[in-house]
Amino acid sequence: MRQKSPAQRNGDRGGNRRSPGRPRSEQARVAILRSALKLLGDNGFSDLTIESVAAHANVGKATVYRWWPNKAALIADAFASSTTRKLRFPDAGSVYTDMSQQMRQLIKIFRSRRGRIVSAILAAGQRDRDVIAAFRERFLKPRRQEAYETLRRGIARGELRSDVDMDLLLDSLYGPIYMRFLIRHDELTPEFVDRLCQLVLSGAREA
Amino acid sequence: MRQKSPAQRNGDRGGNRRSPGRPRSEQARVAILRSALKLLGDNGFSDLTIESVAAHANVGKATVYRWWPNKAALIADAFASSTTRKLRFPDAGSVYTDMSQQMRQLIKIFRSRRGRIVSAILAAGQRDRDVIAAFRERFLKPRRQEAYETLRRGIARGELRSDVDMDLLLDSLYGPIYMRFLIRHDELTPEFVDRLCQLVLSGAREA
Amino acid sequence: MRQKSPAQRNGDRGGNRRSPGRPRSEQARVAILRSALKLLGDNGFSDLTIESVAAHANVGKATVYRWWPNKAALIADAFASSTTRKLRFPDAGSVYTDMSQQMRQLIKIFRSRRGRIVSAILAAGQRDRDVIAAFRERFLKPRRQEAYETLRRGIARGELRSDVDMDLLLDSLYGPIYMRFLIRHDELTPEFVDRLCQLVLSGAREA
Amino acid sequence: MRQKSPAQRNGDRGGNRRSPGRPRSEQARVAILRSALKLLGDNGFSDLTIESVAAHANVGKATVYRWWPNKAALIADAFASSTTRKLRFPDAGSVYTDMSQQMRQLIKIFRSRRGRIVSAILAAGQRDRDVIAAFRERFLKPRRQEAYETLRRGIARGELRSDVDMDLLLDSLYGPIYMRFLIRHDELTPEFVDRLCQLVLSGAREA
DNA sequence: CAATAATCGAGACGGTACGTCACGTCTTCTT
DNA sequence: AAGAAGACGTGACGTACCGTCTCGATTATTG
Repeated sequence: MRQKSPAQRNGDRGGNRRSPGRPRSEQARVAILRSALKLLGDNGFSDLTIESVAAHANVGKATVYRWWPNKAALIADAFASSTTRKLRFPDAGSVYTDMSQQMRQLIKIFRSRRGRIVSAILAAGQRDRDVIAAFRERFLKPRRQEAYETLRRGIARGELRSDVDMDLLLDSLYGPIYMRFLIRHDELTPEFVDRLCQLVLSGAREA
Repeated sequence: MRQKSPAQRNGDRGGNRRSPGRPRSEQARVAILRSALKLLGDNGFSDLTIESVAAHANVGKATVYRWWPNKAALIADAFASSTTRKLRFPDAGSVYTDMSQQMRQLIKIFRSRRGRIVSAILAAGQRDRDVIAAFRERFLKPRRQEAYETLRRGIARGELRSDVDMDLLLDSLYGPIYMRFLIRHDELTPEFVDRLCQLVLSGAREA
Repeated sequence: MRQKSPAQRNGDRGGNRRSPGRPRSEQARVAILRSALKLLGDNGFSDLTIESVAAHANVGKATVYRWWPNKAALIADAFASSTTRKLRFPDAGSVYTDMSQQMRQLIKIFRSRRGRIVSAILAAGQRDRDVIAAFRERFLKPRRQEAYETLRRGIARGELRSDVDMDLLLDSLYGPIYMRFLIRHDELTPEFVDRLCQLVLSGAREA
Repeated sequence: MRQKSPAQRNGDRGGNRRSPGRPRSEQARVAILRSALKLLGDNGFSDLTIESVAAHANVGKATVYRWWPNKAALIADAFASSTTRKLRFPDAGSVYTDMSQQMRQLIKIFRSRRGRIVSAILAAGQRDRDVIAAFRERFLKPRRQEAYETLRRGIARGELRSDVDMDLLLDSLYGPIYMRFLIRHDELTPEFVDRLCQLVLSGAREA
């Protein structure tokens, strides 16, 4: 978790006793996260100042600092709280269709305005390990759990070798997408996704 | 070129006549680039301020600004000027050995102190297209040219399909490395490289 | 009074009927005033924040604000509640001995830790007329009443002119002390007090 | 001196060699001091924020902090740089007329808008010894030097005892003025000044 | 004895000014 | 002309208090 939890702050005496004092304003919390995302999408990382977030959210600067130790933590939390629902894996009968379908949705997001947010997160993550960790835990892992299921179905159907290294396979599928997304040396098209799936999955087929 | 050339600055009167006045100090130029690289490697992007570079290089701030329009340009130039050796592709008789050999050298660099510089470049590149372009032109493309050769030899030897999409293949090989390098969700080991090569190359073999 | 009285707050329904609700905590009141004085004496005016007073007194900030409208009022009240003993005027037979005796006690206080409080009050009073008024009413005037008596005895004894301007005389005696106390251009010694008394009182003698 | 001198900052290599770098902007210096005085006179000490001074002077906040360590030093310097010329001592033939003349000018200043500045200085001086020291050195002492002359003329003329303690005498004359100015328990009128002079000087007359 | 009411401690809230830092520009003298 | 030095206006940083507010808990009077 990026935010300092009330439990952390109060020592967490075990019982469910509410800590004394005015409770945290949920309204402020949401407004801050929304503003952070909006400004990140609008103007990129460099225009995202804590001051602008606070102003945009009609919130005191101190309220931001009370709950997030730095800009990176705020961004990570904002991103995590907005994790997209559109990245579900279908179950259409073959590993190829299931994976390529989801990967097409992913590049759609990467190429949209949300993509700016993702690249800002990954950039910030190179300086701050907490940010990249938040990205992994909140974004990457949940989807990977679903991907495992898709692959397992493929193994059961005999489409993939039963001893396939699932993490290696998934990195081989998604790595090229992330690479093109970040280095921008080539296009991220649906056709690229299809041929990528063919290439990698054919290498993981039953002998 | 990232640096403003003297010709640009002086209007380039055509002849090879040196412009009048004190010539640019090569010593200062080198000191600045070195300092930029050092600070990048030491403390990452956030500690690389123009002020610190100038101080570390015993140079006036204005001298930095005279030759590089912004921090991104400086970083890109500094990185470009530090062309990495050791990333040659061998010619050992098979695509698999040639590629895995080179990829092992790459992850060695990524895991060293130089890796900090690379990740800082890629992070800075998300905000500044000139930086990422410099990375592509100075680092990625030269190596890819050599990689094409390696792959062509493999095609000639019948190890790879003759109609293989070389860019797709290379992204499939390097993408997973970049992904693990930047997201750090799994290790970058020689074994990983080997299995990655096996998986991807087996998908590109002659039918 | 500096404090908002309960009567004010409750509309004062006439009878001596106690208003309902939890009565004001005398313990909190005292703790707040004590803390204010302590912090004033320790570190002067600038370290006296309402926040620090509340923390030091183990009291909610709102409890301070409930009873004192601002910092100046609190300081004034705290000072007033600390009625200084030891400043009695003796009756030893001559104006000179009576006055110099008391003035020696005064400079003793000015040179002690209590002096910091007095100078903080006088400093605060330059910004807030209520503070300086409190100083006058609670500290200056009561003593001046006693001083009048001392002077009247002197007149009766023929030591002073019968038409002497007592306020002028007292200001001439105490003014130099306050001046040296605040501007610190010279020492506040018992000898200074003695010579001051001699000088001023000799000017007020019967012709 | 309140300002950090260039000599201090550069180590003062002895020669009159100008230190390198852009020289300090005299225009900024003057604008800052003027603004400080203006704001002090307008709204008193509490409305004098460094931020408002900088804004009013069209100057960066950092420029203020570069040359003055804190608000008190700034005020002291501003006050010192504006020391009034109107407090000359006349030479009219008697100590009484010379002194009362000058003291009348003093209370005129104390009762004017400049008085706010003086009381703000004295208040600030209670917290910061540098401020009160600046007041002494820049304001009090120069006038006292002139006052000594006036008194010496009086001694020469036989109006004052030849062994009179001049500092004691001057404190007895000015102390009551400062006291009434700061505590405001009584009026500062020309008549008060006259009677004060009569009282004190008569105590210092030749026996 | 319950209901009502005001106070208490705690602590979060929207603000404002703090003093620092780096930005990119400028003005000086020196090379 | 370029260099080092360093001051300039600008603006965000993260902190400290301001004075206000909402909590649950406590302690009185009133019905």
